[in-house]
Amino acid sequence: MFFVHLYFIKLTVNQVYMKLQLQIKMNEALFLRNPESSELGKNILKHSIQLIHKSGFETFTFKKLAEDIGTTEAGIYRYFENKHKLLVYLTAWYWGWLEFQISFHTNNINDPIVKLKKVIKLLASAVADDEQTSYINESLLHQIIITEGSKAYLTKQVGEDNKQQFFKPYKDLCAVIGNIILECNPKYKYPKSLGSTIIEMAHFQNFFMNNLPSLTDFGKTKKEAEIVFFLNDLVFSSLKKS
Amino acid sequence: MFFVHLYFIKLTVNQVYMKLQLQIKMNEALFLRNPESSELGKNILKHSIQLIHKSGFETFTFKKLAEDIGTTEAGIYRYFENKHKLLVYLTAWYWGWLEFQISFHTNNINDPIVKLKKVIKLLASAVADDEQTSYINESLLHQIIITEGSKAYLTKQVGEDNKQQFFKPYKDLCAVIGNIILECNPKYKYPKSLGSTIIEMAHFQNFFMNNLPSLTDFGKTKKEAEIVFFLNDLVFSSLKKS
DNA sequence: TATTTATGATAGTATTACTATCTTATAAAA
DNA sequence: TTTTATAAGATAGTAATACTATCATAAATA
Repeated sequence: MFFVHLYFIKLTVNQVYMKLQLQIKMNEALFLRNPESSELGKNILKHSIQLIHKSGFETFTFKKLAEDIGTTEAGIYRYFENKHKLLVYLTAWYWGWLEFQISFHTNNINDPIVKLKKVIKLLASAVADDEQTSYINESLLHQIIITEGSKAYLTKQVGEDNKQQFFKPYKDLCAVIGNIILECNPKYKYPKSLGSTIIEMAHFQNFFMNNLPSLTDFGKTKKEAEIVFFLNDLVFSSLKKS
Repeated sequence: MFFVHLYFIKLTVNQVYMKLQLQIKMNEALFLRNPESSELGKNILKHSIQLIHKSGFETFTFKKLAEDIGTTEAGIYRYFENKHKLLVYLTAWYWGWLEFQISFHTNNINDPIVKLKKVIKLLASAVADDEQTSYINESLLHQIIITEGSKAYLTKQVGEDNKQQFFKPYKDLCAVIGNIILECNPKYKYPKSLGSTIIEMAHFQNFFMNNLPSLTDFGKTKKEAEIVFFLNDLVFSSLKKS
C-alpha cells in the first residue's frame, strides 16, 4: 500500500564517502500520481515549496504553480487533487524526514535525557538545506511547516483525513517523543501531550518570536537557541522525579 | 480611536438583580461599518459564528452568510472588507472577552498560584453561552477559536495586521498571564512564552483530544478537566522555586 | 511495430471574491 | 415640515479560483 520516497544521506567514514538511501514512506492516498516518479512531479514539489514559502498558502494556486514550472494547471491536477492534499503531502514528508533525523542523531545515545535534549534541538533549530539531495529544500520546508503546518489538520475534514492515515507521520513522531519521555520518567502521566506540546511549541514560539515577539521572551535576540532553553526548562521541570 | 462593545453581566446581589455593562474595545480598523451598531451587523456576527462553526472557515463565504441572514453579499461587504478581517474581529472579541472573564473571576484572589490555576481552568474549559446577552454565542465562539483561531495570525500579512494592532487583545491576555506567572515566581525566565504556551495548548490539546486523540493522553475520557490537570502539572513544575 | 502512458494545449464551467449602481425606507437635521 | 443624510435591498458585472474534459503528440514499453 505504501511506496517509497528516496532521501540521500552522505557520510564520510574512515575517509570513505558513502551515500545511503533513506526511505520515507508516503501515503498513496495523498496523490493521484506519484510526484517522485517524474521530473514534472519533482518540479511540483520543488516549486510549490518555493511558492508557498514566498507568498503563503492562502494565495498559493495551482495556476501560479503551473506558470512557475512552465506547465499547465491541468498538469498539476494530474498529481494532486487540490492544494490541501499537496500541503498534507508536504507536512507528511516533513514529519517523516524529521523522525528519521531524530532516529539518526539519537541512534547511539543511551541517556534518555540527552536524547530528549537532542530531539528538542532538532525540532527547534533551523535546518540546513541538503543541496545535493533532492527537489526538496528542507530549510524552506521547515519554515513552511512553522507557518502553514497546522492548517493541514485544522479543518473540518480532519476526521476523514485521519481515517486515511494522512497524519500518521506526525503521530508516529509524537509517539517516538512520548516514549523517550517515558524513558526519562516512567511515572510521568502525560507523555503524548507533552510530546505534541514540544512539537507545536518548537514551531509556534519560533513564529511568535519572528512575527509577534511580545508573545515570547526572545523578541530581542530572536535566537532559536533561546527556544531550546525554554523548552528544555519546561520539559525537564515536568519530568523531574519528585 | 477605539469604540465600545457592550457585553452584559447579570448579578444578583442581596436579592437585587443587577445588570452591568462590560466594555470590550474593538479596533475600528477591523471593520468598515461597526457591526454592533445595527441589526444587520449583529446578524452578521451571530450567523457568521454559526456558519463557521458548522462548516469551517475555509468553506465559509460571504455569499452563504448573506443567504443565511436573508440579505445580500454586498450588504456584508459594507461591514467587513473580507472574511479574514471578520475572523480577526471574532478572535479579537474572544480574547477581549476572555481577559474580562479572567479579571472578573480572579478579582478577589490574592494567591497568584490560585489565580493562575483559575486562568488555566478558564482557558481550557468550555464556556456556557450566555443566552440573554447578545448576538454572540460564546460557547460556539470558543469552539471556533480552537479550530480557526490561529489562522487569524498564521498568514503572510501578520506583520501588517500586527502594525494595525489587530492582535492587541491576544497580546494583552498573554501579558496578563505572564504577570501572574511572575507573581508566582519572580525569577522565572520565560513568563511570556509560558503564557502563550498555556493559551495555545489549552486549545490545541482540546482539538487533538477530539480529533487526533493519539497526540494526547486524554483520548479515552475526552474530558477537558484532564487538559487542566496536564497544564497545571506543566506550569507549576516549571514555576517551582528550586 | 503497436500500444500504452505522460504531457501539452486548449476550452469550458461553477463558484468565489469582490465592486458598482440604482432605488427605497427611515431617521435626523434644517 | 421639508430637506437630506444614511442604511439597506436589488441587481449587475468582473476577474480570479478551482476545478473537469478533450484532443494531440512525444516518449517509453511491449
